[in-house]
Amino acid sequence: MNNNDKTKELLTRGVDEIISLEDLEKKIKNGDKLRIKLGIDPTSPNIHLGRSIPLLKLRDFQLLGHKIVLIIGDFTGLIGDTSDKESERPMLSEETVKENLKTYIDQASKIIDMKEAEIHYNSKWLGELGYKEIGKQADVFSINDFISRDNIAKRLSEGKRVSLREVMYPLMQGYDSVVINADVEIGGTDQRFNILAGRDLQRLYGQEPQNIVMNPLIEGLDGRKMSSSYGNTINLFDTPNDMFGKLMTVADELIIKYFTMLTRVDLETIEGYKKDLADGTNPRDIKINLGRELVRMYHGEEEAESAVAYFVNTFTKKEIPTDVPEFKPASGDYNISSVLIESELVSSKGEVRRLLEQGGIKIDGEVISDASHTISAGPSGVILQKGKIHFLRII
RNA sequence: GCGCAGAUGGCGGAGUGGUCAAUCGCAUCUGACUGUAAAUCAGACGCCUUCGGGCUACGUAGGUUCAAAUCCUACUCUGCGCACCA
Repeated sequence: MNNNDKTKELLTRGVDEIISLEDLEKKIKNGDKLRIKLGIDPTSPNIHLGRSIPLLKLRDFQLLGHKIVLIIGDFTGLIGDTSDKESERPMLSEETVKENLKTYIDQASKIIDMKEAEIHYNSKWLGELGYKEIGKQADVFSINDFISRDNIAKRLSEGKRVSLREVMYPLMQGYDSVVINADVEIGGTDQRFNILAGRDLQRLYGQEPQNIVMNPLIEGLDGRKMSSSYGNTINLFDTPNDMFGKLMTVADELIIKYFTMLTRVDLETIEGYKKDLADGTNPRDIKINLGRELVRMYHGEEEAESAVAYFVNTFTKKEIPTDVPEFKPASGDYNISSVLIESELVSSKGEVRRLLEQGGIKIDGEVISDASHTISAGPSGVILQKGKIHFLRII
């Protein structure tokens, strides 16, 4: 690929909108080394595939020689951004944020080269601002702007609470851009308002406003936008089998979108897949490629192959997996209900009863429906199965 | 601060003295089917149970009643309105 093509892909792949495209193109063409900002709030311990989209874009920039500036929102995380939320987001405790922080860098470093990146914690500067300065910044914005945002307007009209603290969020995110002197900020379309605020603040402080590269949001497992609060995410640190399995349940219509935005498989190959799908290739086969590629990206080649094998064996061939965690009841009680509860496979006796009635419990492949059944684990143990995916070797 | 309305299960939201462990939707779990851990369909879905029932729950604390999610009182929280100078 020549430089022109690279730039073109940089500015279109997994990109929803760029403000301002013209200016950014000019700077790239000039060969400017740009400072590319991405803010991540440690609001959940996991980075999910939706959040990998901006990270991948960041890497695209990095590979072209630009400087990545990662802002860890240890301060903004406390306040809580509501721009992608339908309800008020609670303020997190410092402990939670710290907890989440630990794994963040690890996860992000799966995608970008951390050694080449700048990392900042915004508590460093946000914690020191006083009312005077905040007042000056706040004067740039109006409440009118804020409450005309869709989700805020919606909450207001529904009589839900909107706290004043939420209004502060865009100021903080915007000020980050000022402090690190960002040329470009990356973020999802849900971040539009916040990132635009950065431009206004940069002007206030006499800087040239940053350009904005917005990525589309991606659908999660249930077809709604991927978000931790919906519990429909695929996480970077999901186990290979989990990640692969989740990807296999993704709606067929999303295959190409996932390939385009979540991987860097070259666009020609993806075009090929698109054609295959149109020509009637079983979507499953393309999806297996998708799963393999994503597991490879985050867990490596070997894990990817074994995840494929696991899935085919367990779900297509309905075999019992070879690698099953072992469990030996410490109480010595091998009654079926007791084992299920002690192993935490099931959380209450009522649920055990239900599962037994509905045929959801199997031992070595045989449905067990008797609550008084005692498991007799031979020398090699027996396989206790709950539903389709939970296996335990009882020894 | 004053007035009005509200607070129900993981979420949304019915219920307004006994038949309410609480309609329904979402989420979840199981089964059937399937290329799939999807979709669809069916069932389940507080905890314990010797399957008779017992226990804990409808913002918090008291009270009335044979009996309260439902009535009363206080408190906490949320929304809406008022907060003028007479």
